[in-house]
Amino acid sequence: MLDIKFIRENPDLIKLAATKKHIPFDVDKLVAVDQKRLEVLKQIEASRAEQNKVSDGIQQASVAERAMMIESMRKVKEELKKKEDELEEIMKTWRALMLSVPNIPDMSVPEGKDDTENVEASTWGTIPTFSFTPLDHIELMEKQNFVDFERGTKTAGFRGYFLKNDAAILEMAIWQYVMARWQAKGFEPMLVPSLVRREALLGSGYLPQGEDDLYKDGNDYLAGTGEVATMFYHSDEVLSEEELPKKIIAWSPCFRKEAGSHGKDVKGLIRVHEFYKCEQVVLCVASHEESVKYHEEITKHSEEMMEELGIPYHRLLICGGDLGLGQVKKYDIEAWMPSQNKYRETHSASYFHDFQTRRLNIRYKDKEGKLRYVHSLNNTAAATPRLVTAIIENYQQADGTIKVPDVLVPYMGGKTVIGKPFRS
RNA sequence: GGAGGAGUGGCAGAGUGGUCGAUUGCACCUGUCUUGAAAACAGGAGUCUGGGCAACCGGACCGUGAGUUCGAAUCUCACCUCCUCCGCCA
Repeated sequence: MLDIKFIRENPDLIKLAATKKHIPFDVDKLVAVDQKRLEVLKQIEASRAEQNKVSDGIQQASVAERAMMIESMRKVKEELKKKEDELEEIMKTWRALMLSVPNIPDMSVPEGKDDTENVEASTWGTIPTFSFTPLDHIELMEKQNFVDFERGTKTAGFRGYFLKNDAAILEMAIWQYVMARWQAKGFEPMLVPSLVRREALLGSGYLPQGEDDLYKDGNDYLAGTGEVATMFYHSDEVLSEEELPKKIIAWSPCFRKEAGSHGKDVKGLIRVHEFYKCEQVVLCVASHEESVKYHEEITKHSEEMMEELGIPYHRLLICGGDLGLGQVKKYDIEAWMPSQNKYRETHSASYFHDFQTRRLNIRYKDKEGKLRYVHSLNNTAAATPRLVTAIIENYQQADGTIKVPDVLVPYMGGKTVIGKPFRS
């Protein structure tokens, strides 16, 4: 959500933003509705002022005067009621429009209609060459009894899975490693709810758009990311400037219906309905420079993790058409997947300025004592089982076993290799 | 799930139909006093929003939303949350 004053004063910027993001939005309509809203509001407030004035005098009035005053107020009240109903109608439209105003993308965001036009910003690592034909994670993990898709779908339906044996242990090792790593960087570790109210999803901007991708029961929803609960944590609060920036590393199960993705990644662990994720969330003071600084920082944290894990990756600068409604700028990190001979997304780092915190009402008192909305950012730290598949594919060896990345060995009880050899 | 009780400003805590946006205490800010600080005394201070260059003026806000009334923090209803007791449960 943006400031209505800002929208009134800069309708052209909103138009440019909508165009760049390829999001249809009628600013002129919003401005017109807003004008009508203020007009009716003024009439209502004038009536209320009169009502307040007469009500204040009614006690001292004589009996005869009082009857007259009450009678005249009755009329004012009727008028008021009509106007209030009118305003309520206007507000419905106004609120719906306000929730759909796109945030302004940064200058550095490239033009582009969709994900095919994202720009590769950097690459890291050497794409592995194998002296044997590498297997994809599905075949390899099934051979090693690391995964059971058959019983997975029997139990959980399409895209269901069981992770087993050392793959299960590997996943838990990742969590230990990630939480400790980010805690050492000053992030506050949290395990956050996945089960959230509708308001939480509205706050972080996943609703009202995106309803189709969420599992829900009445007002209870399963969040697709820990960001939702983590952002809602401070909703309706006034923070002090000293406690900013606030850095949180939040782990949670994530649920996505993957509506519209039925044809994509129908097999394997790349795209599943239920997975786990550690998310970095940062709240900082209301300054573009600070937002940019922490955006680069949380991106770097994840890239360095990928380097520690030894997984080749590249960083994409996301183009306008692939940006979400509230995002100002976004980087995706994609890990090399040998079996697909291409990179697949493992991280998504974006900043929002005060788009989310306006909805969530998260403010702080600045040095002048003025209340301001904080800025928010987030990035994946690690998401499994997708990250597990990247490790397993990149670290597979000729005999069919999988080498454990050095940094994870301490969390694997010292094990350096997992799986049994099935080839020589 | 059942039975009771409660939600007021940063915190504590008055207020049960009419200058209550809200007594008071603590905390906070500014003066006076002091070499400085503390204490004491005096004063100030909420948020959102519309208008105005401004001083200032109007509206809204006592968990949330409806309602009763000329008038609601105060009465009614629904919902949310918390507390106590019982039941169930990893």
